[in-house]
Parts: sequence; C-alpha cells; structure tokens
Amino acid sequence: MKKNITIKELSKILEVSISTVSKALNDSYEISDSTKQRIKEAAKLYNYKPNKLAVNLKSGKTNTIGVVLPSIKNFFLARILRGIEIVIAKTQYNIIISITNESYEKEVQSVQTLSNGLVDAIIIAVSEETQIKKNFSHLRGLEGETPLLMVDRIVDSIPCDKVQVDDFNAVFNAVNQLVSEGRNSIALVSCIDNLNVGKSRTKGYKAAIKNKQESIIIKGSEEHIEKELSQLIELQKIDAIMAIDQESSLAAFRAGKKKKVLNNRAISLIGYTSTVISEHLTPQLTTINQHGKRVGITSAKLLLERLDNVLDEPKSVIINSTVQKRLTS
Amino acid sequence: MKKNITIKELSKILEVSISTVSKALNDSYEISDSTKQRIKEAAKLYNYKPNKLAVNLKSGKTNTIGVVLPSIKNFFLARILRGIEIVIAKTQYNIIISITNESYEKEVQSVQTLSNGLVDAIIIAVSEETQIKKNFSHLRGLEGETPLLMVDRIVDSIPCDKVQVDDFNAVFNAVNQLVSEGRNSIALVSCIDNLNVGKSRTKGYKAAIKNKQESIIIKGSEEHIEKELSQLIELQKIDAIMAIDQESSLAAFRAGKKKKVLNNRAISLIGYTSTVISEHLTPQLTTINQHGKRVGITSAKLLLERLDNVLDEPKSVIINSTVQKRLTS
DNA sequence: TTGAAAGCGTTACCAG
DNA sequence: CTGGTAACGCTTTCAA
Repeated sequence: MKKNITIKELSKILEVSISTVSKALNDSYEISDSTKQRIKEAAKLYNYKPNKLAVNLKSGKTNTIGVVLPSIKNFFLARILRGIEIVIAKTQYNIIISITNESYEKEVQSVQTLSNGLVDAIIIAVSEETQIKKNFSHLRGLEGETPLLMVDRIVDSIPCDKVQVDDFNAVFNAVNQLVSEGRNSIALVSCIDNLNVGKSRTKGYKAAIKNKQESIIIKGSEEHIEKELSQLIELQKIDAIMAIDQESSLAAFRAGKKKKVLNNRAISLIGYTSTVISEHLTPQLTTINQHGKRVGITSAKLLLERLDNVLDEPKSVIINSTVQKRLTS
Repeated sequence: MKKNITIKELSKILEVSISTVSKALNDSYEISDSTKQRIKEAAKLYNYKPNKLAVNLKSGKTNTIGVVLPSIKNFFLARILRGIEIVIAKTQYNIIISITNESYEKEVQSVQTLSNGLVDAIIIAVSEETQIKKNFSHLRGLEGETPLLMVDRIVDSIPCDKVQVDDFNAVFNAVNQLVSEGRNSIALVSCIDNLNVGKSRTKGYKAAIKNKQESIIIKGSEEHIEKELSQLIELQKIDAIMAIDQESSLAAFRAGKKKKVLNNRAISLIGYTSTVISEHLTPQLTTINQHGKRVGITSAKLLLERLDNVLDEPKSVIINSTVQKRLTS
C-alpha cells in the first residue's frame, strides 16, 4: 500500500527545506509568492495531505469532539445526536461517535481510545451495564484532562457538566393527567428498570398515585410485559397504562390492541416513542416528548462554552418534557 | 485544565530515563521486576495514560476503522452499522463513526479528517448530495493510501471493495409477485430518486411490468406522494403500490389507510421499512427485507481481509433481499 | 526569503 | 538491566 507523501519527501523533491514547505503550505508571509506557488502545485500533484496525527500532536488540539452513546436504535439518543451535530457543524469542530451497545467494557474502551489525545472533549450517555456495575473510574480518570459532559444518562457522583431530562416530573405529570381523567387503576410498565432514568420515572409514577391508588408495576422484557398486561386487562384490573420506554410502550400497545381496549378508551395508554412510530400506530399513541434535539443542542452549546474556558463550576441543565396528546389518552 | 502526565515527566519524578519508563510500562524483558513495579505504581498513582496520538504516529497504525454514514435515522444504515460492530468488536480494532447527514461538504470533511492518519481504513456509504454532484475526488484521493470499502451507496467508477444489495432484483421480484397475484395497475413511489439505489429499484419495477402494463411513477416528497396517491386511489386508477423507501412507504400507507383500501386488499402495498414499524402498522406492512445486519457483517469481514493483505483485486459482494410477506399484499 | 533545529509523546535500536 | 538517541510528521522560533 502506497503511503501518503510527507513534507519531508516533498522538500527533497523540490530541493527546499522542510520548513519552507510547511510554511508555504500554511500560506506564511515569510515565503515568496513564487515558491509558494511552486510548492502548492507539487503538493497537489503528489496528492499531499497533512498527517492529522502529527498536526494534532504538535498543536495539542484535535478540534474534534467525541460522542459516546449506548445505542442509536434508541430514538431519543439519536435525536440528541442530531441536536449535537446541528450545533457542532457550525464550529471548527468535528464529531466522532462511538457506540457502546450498552456494554461497560465497550464504554471503558471507547472512553480510553478517545480521551488520550484523540478528542478535545467528550459527551457521554453512560451505558446500562455501567449504571448497573456502578463502576465509573474510567470517567473519573478524565477529570481535569478531557472535559466531560454527561447527557441523559447521568452519574450524580461525577462532577462535570450535565444535561438531563426531568424524568420524575414528566411521568408525575402524565400520571396525574390520567388520574384527573378518572383513571384509578394505573399500571406502570418498564423495560429500563436498571437505568437511573427508569428509576426516576417510576418514582414520578409512585408520587402521582400516592394515597390515591395502589401501585401496579411490571418490569422486565417486552414479552413479559405484554403477557402480564394482557392478563390484567382480561381481568379488568387496570384502566390505564403508563409505559416509560419504547419497548414497554409497544408491548403495552400490542396488549391493548389485542384485547381491543384502545380504540374504545377502555384503557388509557401513555408511552415513550418516536414521533414517526406513535403517529403511525392505530390509534395514534399519546407519548411523552423529551425534546431530544433540544437536549442535544443544549449539550453541545454548553460544551463549547466549557471549551472556551468561560465556565468555572460544572453546570447542570434540565430540559422539560411535555405530554404529546394523541388518541390513546 | 490539568494535562495528562507524560512518560518524560514520570521519568523525571522517578529519576530514571525515558526509555526505562517506556519499556517498563510495556513490560519489556529488559527491565528488572523491581523497577517495573516501581514505575507501574507511579504510573497508576499519577494516572498516566499513553498519548494515543503519539503512539499511533510512531507505529503508523491506529487500530481504528472509520465508518462514514449519511444518516442513522435510516433504519437500514443503522442495521449495517450494527453488523459492522458485531464483527469488529471481536478484533483489536475500534470503530469511529461520522455522520454526513446526506451532505457532500460534510462527507468530504469527514473523509479528510479520518483518512490522514486517524484510521486504518474507511467504510463509507456516500451521501445523497455526493451522488447528485457526482464529485468523488475526495474518495479517489484515498486510493492506495487508506483502504476504502463502499457499502450500499456505491460509486461504480471508484475501484475498491464493495458490498451492495440487489436492488434491481429485489423490486423486480416484488413487483412480479404483485403481477402474478393479478394486480395490473401498479404504481411506484419514491423519495429517493436521487440515489443510485433508487434508480436501480425503479428499473427493477419497469422491467417487471414491461409489456404488461403502463408505468405509473410518483417521485418527490412524502407529502406529495401521499396526495397524489390519494387521488389515484380515489379515481381507482391503481390496484397496487410498490414503495421503494421508508418515507414513501409510510406515505403510501397513510394514503391507503385513509382511503380504506388496505384492510380489504383493494390495494396491495409492498414497501421498505424497519421490522418494528412494519409489524406495528395496522394492517402489518409487507416489506422488502435488505438484511442490513448481514450487509454490515459482510462488509466488516471483507475489510478485515483487505487489512490482512490477503486480497489483491477489489472485491464486490451482493447481498440478496427478500420479500417479507405480511398483510398488505 | 529561506533553512536549521527543537519539540509534541512515543518506541526502538544500540551502547554501556 | 539501564540510558542515550533517533525517528514518526509536523510547526515554529531563531538565525542566516
């Protein structure tokens, strides 16, 4: 495999010094127009491209931001990414993304790979496994070296910039809405009980029904939830469902659909899904909108401020969710 | 901001030479166990982490593979990415992803950023804008430098490894199926007429109905397609629809649903969508399955062979699509 | 206007 | 077993 041509080789060919070539290519005022031209032509001819590694090593800056995400199947994380890109695209920075697939090991590896010189800063949503293991030393190691911003999947104990969603309130409000509409036997279903965001949402549910009704909570796999829910519906034990993630939302939807309790509103259902999916379900699903794009935009802007050194203390931002009423509630 | 500690600083603190530190940390046989231990402890204490930039520059290898994708909203590309990850995760390589959002400029920038030292090889699906502009010099520049593999969105004129989908045949077969079921006025709808894959699929449609029926082709935005289709259905001008991408598939679905011609099979519809979406539509949508994960797996394996230098000539692989029959056909 | 040399943080060869 | 030195490809200061 042919290697890229270097400044050194170019300088040999042109019979000038290395520094002259470097300066010419960087349009330095020190170099005469004629040599500049000569060198630039040769550079084009030989398809010279500066070695980024060397440039970055020399300058101590990479102008790239690393984004570490657990998954891109997750529509909310995908929206966050989109928001980040929108902001970063307008700056001199580039983005490189690393997907951990909810694995602790991959997350450690990703952070290591990125943090030691490859990027100027990292935006991370920690993986499920990391939240279970509660081992955050790979993130602690970054302190004071690579600026870190946590988004959505936060670790409280690490001091860094954070952008979160008001999970507790979002579900609290949604469930309250169900209550005020006369629902008095509301089940909560969750496939994300391992995640802090899942726990917060569950707390919001509990707070909303406190002293009013018994809590009915189903956690586990999509299949498990669908089955349990079908039974509860069959036995008329519930009149509403709060689903706190995409998988459980779709499981609940399927159960409700099969039992024919959605169209006639025998059961109210509020869930979390992408707009595309919720609008194409029949009936259209009422969801909690987390405004992922805005979360991403906010994160990127905050990180840019951090990189500009205008910030001192770590900053924490919370983005409000809203209920997007459709036809299942 | 505190900088990472370097070998040099460590050597000063420990009062040994730079090379001793380097060797000790790399477990060289040349260093005594006692000094090794002393140095490693200090390294841990000071949270030493090797500067990847320097290591890579020195070794001329990065052990990372760049994946340049136009979008991750596209479920097929997301599946490809998943496939790539599955294979690469088992190797010493890392993946970094760059999203171009279908923009030519961003693609050029991404390829530039990655190709000059940051990655050992690149997997790319070119952006829509690039296919329209037909300017591929940023990819040509890579020849012989950074191994390049094109996936799905191929540029024929660039010699490199390629993994494609049999777009022509996929649609040809699907439309033939519709014909054999007695549909004799089949419309094709497309939001991706700018893409080569879109053009191939359209050709497949034309070939299938040739000498049998007139072609009815609607291209454009999702909204446009939905409106036009609604009219054609209203006027009973068509009895089947072949939609060749997710957007047009959903537009067609909405039109068919509104006109109540889906449940009773007055209109047959075959489209392209993710499994999750197609299975949650009512009625469930018959789709063409492109086996994205397999495409990704195949791509990654091929690239690994290329990196192992066991290949000489560029290799081209085609993955067959299959019709996943559900309830709209 | 040009060039020599130091240095970014590593690794590796060769001497001692 | 340890240390000096060159080199990876580049930028930049200083001298010529």
